Amino acid sequence: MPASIPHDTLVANLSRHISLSEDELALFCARLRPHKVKRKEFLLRQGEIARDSAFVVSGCMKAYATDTNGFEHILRFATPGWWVSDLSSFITKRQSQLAVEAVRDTQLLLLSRSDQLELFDKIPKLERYFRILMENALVTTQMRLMDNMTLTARERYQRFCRMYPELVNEIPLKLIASFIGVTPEFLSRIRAAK
Amino acid sequence: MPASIPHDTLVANLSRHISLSEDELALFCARLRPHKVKRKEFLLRQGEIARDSAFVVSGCMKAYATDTNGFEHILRFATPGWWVSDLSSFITKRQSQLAVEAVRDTQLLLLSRSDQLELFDKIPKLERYFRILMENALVTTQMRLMDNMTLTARERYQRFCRMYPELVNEIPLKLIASFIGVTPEFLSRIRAAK
DNA sequence: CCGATTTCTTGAACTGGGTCAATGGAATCA
DNA sequence: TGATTCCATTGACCCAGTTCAAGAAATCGG
Repeated sequence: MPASIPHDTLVANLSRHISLSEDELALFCARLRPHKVKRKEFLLRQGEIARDSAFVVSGCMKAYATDTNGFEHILRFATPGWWVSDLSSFITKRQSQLAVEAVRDTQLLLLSRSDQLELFDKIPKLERYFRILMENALVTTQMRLMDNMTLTARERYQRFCRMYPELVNEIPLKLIASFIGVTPEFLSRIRAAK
Repeated sequence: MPASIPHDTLVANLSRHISLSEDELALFCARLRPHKVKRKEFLLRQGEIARDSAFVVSGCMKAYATDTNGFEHILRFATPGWWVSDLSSFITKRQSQLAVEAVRDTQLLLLSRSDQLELFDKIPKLERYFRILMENALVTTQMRLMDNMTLTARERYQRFCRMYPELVNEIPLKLIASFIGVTPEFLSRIRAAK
């Protein structure tokens, strides 16, 4: 039984944190559903219920909220090796505040919450994997929050360039602006003043 | 062997998410070290290593960073029932960016990272408890980040009043200002314009 | 390869919130 | 109880970042 390519990416990621037996791995992979989205297609729309969490195999997704004036605010980008969803909706099954949309053609592996919880009972080490992921995501999000409170727009842009070098020249500037929390016009000026 | 009062607070919190046997509970409680801090005393200073995570039994702590101009930015308040530390330092054992300080006299239960990890091996359900805590903390922090990006200072103040009604009239305004990300002067004007 | 859409830039006027400074009020502690 | 420190308010001015508008450049779907 040959392992499929997309799963390998995830298995590599897993094994950086835990080690599973062949059986456990098979059990886990059996619950993952490969899924492709084209640029501008949605994995989740604002107001829907987030059934799945998605592991990005290739491509890039964005998770964002739309404010009362219709402006998008990007909570995060998900590049290969990251999981993405509206965590709040995924956990509580309430309507999502976020939309999750492909920035470019993207390959995903989907895992439903119910499958995830079942797997936690069968494979405690898998719960460890996600516990570690949550810890790391929390650290990242806390740092981002502090950055937003302490840094200027220019400094946030510079930090973005260091954190996501693979995205800087690959995605529209307006997305970067929406991530660091400024208008596209102002980001344009920041770059001009370089 | 009578259970001590502070531990009961934590046990009540635990049992909202998982159920442990007598033995497991005893094993867990044995690793918790009661600790008291007076107002303005530190649990952790910027630059130290966060040995412990702390459960707040009573009182109130603040976790904050000091920027290059010497201004404090409060990442979060921890009121009874919440855990607090510099998570990044607690996990990685690197120097903390945050300080954790008592806003008022506070009773804590301390748990070291090494004890925590040992307990995860002995009591898988405890790892579940912390996995759930991390999930919830991540949801909260993500919402806060979005609020900072989408709301005005006045709206953030109103939201603070709804989220922390028990703190609004109990802590200095400048702490609230530092949490919602404005100067004390501007918060004063927001309230005046009511 | 072309038309349509989306993206990027620049200018000018504007505003939410910051800075600095001064004053009076409230805790805290000897 | 008085001294000391910390806290809240207010005024006058300032600035980082926004808004609106309008072209130019790049990209994309067919």
